[in-house]
Amino acid sequence: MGRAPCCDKASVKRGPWCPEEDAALKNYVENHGTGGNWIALPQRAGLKRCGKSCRLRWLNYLRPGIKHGGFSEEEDNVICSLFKTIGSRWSVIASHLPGRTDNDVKNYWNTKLKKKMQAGQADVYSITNRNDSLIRQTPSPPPLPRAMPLVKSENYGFGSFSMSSKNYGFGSFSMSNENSSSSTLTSVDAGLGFDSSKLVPDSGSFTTLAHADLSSCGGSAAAYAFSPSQDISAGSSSLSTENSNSYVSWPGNGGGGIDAFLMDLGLESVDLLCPPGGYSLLD
DNA sequence: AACCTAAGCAACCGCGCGCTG
DNA sequence: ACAGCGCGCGGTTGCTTAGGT
Repeated sequence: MGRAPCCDKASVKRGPWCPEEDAALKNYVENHGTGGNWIALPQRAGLKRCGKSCRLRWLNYLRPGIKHGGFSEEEDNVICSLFKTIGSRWSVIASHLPGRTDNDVKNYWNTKLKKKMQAGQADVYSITNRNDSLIRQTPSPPPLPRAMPLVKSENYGFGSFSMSSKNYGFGSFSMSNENSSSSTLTSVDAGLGFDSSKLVPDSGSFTTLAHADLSSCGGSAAAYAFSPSQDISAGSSSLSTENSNSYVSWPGNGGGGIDAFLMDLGLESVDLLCPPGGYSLLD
């Protein structure tokens, strides 16, 4: 048995919207809101349109603050990075780009970026495995499970930093900016039960998966994957990025969650750095 | 100028999920 | 616990426009 249609297709108008319809929808939503019911909205607004069509038109075109076209290099990078990390979850990707819609991002990807990325794939993915098997060499990690909480519409530029109790699939993580008036990330509470100062390079017990240059806010961050046998007890620690050798660290298995975490950190360029010998914890 | 093809984009479709009664 | 409903999402379609022959 098929699903019941959301509206009577014979009695609703389809195809491109005319300016009068746009004006009617815009006027209605601005004056009355959606009322939490898109299905009933077209009738109330005097439109012979399907509610879903109205919603789409509003979200993708009429909503204030929508940007069309003219994607910047920076936006390209964000889209590519997130696509690598979470796949075709356009709404999530769009939430990282103010003024962009999922449809816009999707279209841009399908028409431009996909080709651009394929052309430059050798450059993007030519990562050499310098130490162990944790470093990925393929461009398509499995997408995150749908149930995983994702961060939406948050500004992780370090000027206005906030993050709390995120579950990235490799352990929970919380952090906060204690000095919100400055552009410096002042405190990171990793909540992982070890002190970054105890991280020392040595025998390869750790592998650095990523490094981010936060020089603009006086520090840097690196991401580590611990070997599966590494036992980190629960607890908390505070890491500072006010000097250039501070680290953001967590136990994990090198899965896609780490990438999602990095993206939420606002790390635009993720290098794969693996210091010779790796790192280990001191007692 | 006319035709053809590819690219770009708006809109539609159908499914999954969450909420509610 | 279950069914119905509406919303949101990703995939796909089809129209329009630009560029080439």
